[in-house]
Amino acid sequence: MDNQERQSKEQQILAAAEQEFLTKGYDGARTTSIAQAAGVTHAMLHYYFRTKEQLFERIVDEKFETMSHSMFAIMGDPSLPIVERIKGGIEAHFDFIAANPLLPRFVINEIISRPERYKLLYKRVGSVIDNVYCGLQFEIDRSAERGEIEWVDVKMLLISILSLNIFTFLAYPFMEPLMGELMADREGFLAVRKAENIETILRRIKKQ
Amino acid sequence: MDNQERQSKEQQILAAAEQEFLTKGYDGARTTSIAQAAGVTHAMLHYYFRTKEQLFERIVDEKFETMSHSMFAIMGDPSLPIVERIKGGIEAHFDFIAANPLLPRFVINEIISRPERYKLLYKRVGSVIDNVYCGLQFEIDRSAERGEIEWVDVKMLLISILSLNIFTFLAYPFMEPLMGELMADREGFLAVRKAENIETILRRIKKQ
DNA sequence: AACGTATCTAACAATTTTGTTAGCACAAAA
DNA sequence: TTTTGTGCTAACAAAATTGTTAGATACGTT
Repeated sequence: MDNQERQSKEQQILAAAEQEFLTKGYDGARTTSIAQAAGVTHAMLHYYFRTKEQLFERIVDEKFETMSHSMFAIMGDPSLPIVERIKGGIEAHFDFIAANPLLPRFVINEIISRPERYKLLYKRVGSVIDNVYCGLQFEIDRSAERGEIEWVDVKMLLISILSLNIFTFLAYPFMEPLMGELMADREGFLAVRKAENIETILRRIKKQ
Repeated sequence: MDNQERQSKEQQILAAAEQEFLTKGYDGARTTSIAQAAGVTHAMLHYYFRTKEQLFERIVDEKFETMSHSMFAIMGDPSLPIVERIKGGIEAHFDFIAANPLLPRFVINEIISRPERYKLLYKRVGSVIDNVYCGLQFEIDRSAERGEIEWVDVKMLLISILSLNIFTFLAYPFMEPLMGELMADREGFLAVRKAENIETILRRIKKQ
């Protein structure tokens, strides 16, 4: 077996593991299911990754990295005027989560059920958030001084943006039946929701 | 053993099961842990509740009921003017979740991992949400006609309120280290956050 | 061709976890 | 006093799940 196929076999296990862990969580995931989905014997899974725990670490690592990308997206383009920048940041973050809809629940559950892993997340995401925070707060302070926008604490604003964007995907399974024709097509609903989130945040910083 | 103690024993198991299921989820929960926490042998747990599944159903049932209360709280006081009413609804809902901080994650995970149970939730929560929606939309339509507020789709407004209020508690474990002194005391942070959520929503419906 | 190494399989082992059962103790009813 | 039923325990049973191991197979290198 050549190197490409070897790669592909290990990759197949990783892909199956990602799916299993993201949808069922660590406790609900079964190594036998992962092996079966990957089309290998479960001994192979242990051959490559030794334990369920180690395989899980690989997925957690990858997902925490993805999470830091999502936080980076929220920063927006620093060359734009502040309102446009925030609008672009919300949009980019929303699209990022839309492309990784299982990520929020996974990260939240993983952190809550294993607080000791928080440091790992912090190393990945902490500096990104600090950058976003400092950069944005500086611009907002100046823009508010000039009377262009209402001053806000960026930490609070970021929590609001994360709330609005992420919750849409966390609660999607509920809302679908409750919202009726509004959610007939996913694409349409997400577009409306994204616009609503932008509107809500921009009104929050609008000078009155 | 008299009836009170019998009650209390069954109640102890239920209380321990609630804690275990809420914090660890169905897959992570262990019947032996529940029995131990309740101070009974694990055979007793099976004696009273037969299976883990049946015990879990009891907890799910109770939590779905609690969830419908939380949705009811968001309706606010219909006798108040619309802005005051919405403000009161946000506040009541926030306080309700603050008193049941583990509820959102539990319900979200439970629904996502077992979509077949959605019907159960819908029977409990559906009519409450319909009531809240119809009542609020009617008042908002009239108030917007009179030019007092900006017209909004109440479904979108409700999603925003739920997002802002619930995410605060879902993501609390992350934010705590990231937000620094802002979150030194939980009570203080929650008060600030509640005010911020109210401000964000009220600005969304403010006439410009 | 012979050797060494990485890949892979089938079978087994250990542990955990859920669930059962036979029977004891005790209290209330007959 | 016997009977009956409920609460309860200890021990056992069954199944699922993770992990190991001995050896087979393939494959490149010398």
